[in-house]
Amino acid sequence: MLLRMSTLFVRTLREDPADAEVPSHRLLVRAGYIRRVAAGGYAYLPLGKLVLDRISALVREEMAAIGAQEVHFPALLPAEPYQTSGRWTAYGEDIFRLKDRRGADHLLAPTHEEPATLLVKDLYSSYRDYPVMIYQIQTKYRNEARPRGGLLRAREFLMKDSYSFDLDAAGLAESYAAHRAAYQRIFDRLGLRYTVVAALSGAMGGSRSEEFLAEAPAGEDTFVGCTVCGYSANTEAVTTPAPPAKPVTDAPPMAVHDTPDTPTIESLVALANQRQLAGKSDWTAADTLKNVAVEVRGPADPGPELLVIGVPGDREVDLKRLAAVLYPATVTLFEDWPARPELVRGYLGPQLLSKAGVRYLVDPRVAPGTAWLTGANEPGKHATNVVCGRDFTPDGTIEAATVRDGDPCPACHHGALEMRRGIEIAHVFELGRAFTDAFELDALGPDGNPIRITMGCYGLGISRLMAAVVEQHHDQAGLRWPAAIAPCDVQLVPTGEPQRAAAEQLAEQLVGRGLRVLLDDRAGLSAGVRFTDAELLGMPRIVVLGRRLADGFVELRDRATDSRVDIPLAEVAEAILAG
RNA sequence: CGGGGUGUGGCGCAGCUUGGUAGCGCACUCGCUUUGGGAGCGAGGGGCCGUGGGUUCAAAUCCCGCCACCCCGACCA
Repeated sequence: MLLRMSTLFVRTLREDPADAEVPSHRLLVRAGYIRRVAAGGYAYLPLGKLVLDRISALVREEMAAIGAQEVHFPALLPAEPYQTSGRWTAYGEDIFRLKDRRGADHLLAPTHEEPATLLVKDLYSSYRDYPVMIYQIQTKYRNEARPRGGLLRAREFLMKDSYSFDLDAAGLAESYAAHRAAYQRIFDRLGLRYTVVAALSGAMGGSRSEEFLAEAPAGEDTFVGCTVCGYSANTEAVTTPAPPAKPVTDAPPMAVHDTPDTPTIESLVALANQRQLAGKSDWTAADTLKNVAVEVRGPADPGPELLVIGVPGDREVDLKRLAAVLYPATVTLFEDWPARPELVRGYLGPQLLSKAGVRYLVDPRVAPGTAWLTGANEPGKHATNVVCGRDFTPDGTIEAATVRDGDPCPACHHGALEMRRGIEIAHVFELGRAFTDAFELDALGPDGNPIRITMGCYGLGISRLMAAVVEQHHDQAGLRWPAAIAPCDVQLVPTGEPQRAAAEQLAEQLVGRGLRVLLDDRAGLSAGVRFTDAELLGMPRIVVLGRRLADGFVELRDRATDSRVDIPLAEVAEAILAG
């Protein structure tokens, strides 16, 4: 393949576009790979389209390797299957809805579990047909409230989505593992630094899911990683190591103190130190037990349930984490204090809760035998030496406290956690039977009884991947494509008129060796312009035909390392093919 | 949806405070020179200043409405 700069449909920009902030967006526009057409909608110019196609080809290879078969669904679908699955409403505003000429509801599919399930139901009926994995690479639509970061979050984007259908849980686990491994091969081949974190399934339902996050400051997902071992996880999924349980008898008896005007942890700690409560003057927020009242509503429950969460006072209850843990129930802060006069706002203590029949869940740090400074359930009063297991008994533990830099690692126990940011490049789910139940997808079993099929779905963002690769592979001067998906293997740069004929010859020779070549055959440009453009465009190799050409030498540059060596003209092809 | 910001040739911007009929750099066209790090000189083409209304003899500039886009947050397989 030979591309010529003189005719290539591209325009490089000397300056950064004003509306681009993140590196991938800035550079892809500046180098002429993409152009914004609408908010969250991008046109791919030839170079961008080549990258997209190379990523797709690589993904297809790995999908074929695990036996997944490519299909293609319409993006425009009738609403009915999504009403059957419940997602027509569950997805809410994020779905693009439209009506056909008869007024029937349609949507632009955000993902294709419904038609995939129906297609399998349409074709297969015997247990002998299973398992099967199908996938497609297709444009997806999300009516994002706020598209951002160019390709990172668009309203129309390219995604590879696969669906597995198995007879039993063991089969599903195999399909899941096959996809997981295939994704790791794909991201390794792309040269991405990424991490796999356990995630909660959210609106997709199902039991198990993991996200693949490419580390990048521009990423929107926060996750935590251990500075020592390889542990990483979604913030929601972090587990807190519990301190060892202590005998409850070790602590002095509980004592109630007057603590007027101390409705906040901060004011309480200040007063406790000033009055040297329990003989101590080194009270910190971590010695206090904060009790937060929330209301939980299950999807089928008639009314909200009151729930109190106990966390050490130096932490907040992370409502996002709490909501994830309690999903599908929804949770809001308890506001209706007049309705529960026995609960004293600001002076809530678990001593009462255990007896009053209010469900009380605590952070794992609130272990049996730990003693706390907490509310005494009377205005202006707190209690010291309130011991877990003696003065109150929680109904269980819950992971709902904020996670912070420096928290202990739950995996290796001696490392510290730190917050990191990542781009979600893929998400794999063990869906189970959420969709096959909705559509009654059964196979007739060997004994003549129907078997309800179990399902997995595996999304991978192709266009987002392109941006993620740029986030990790660029420098001040421009793009640095990994060889696996670069639009071309090499860019040829003759520095002046006398070198152009040789560059043409070299281009032909390299193309003959199967290389993708971009030739800068533009007339009348200074060498500086050519260098700058070549670095911006980011082909893995740049060959400069310049002043040493007369001696039979050219300069071979490696864009990833910016290293330069002079080699004989005759050896260029070998050097590039050698990698 | 809340907060902030910006709309002026293809791109990046100035002009707006203090109204007088649009300018700079890059890009583009032509000519000559130049050719290893975004060349020089000369001559050109291209913009109803986001949009609708108002004020005024006169609006890019002042007033009111609307729209679009960007950033932060909320939301988000």
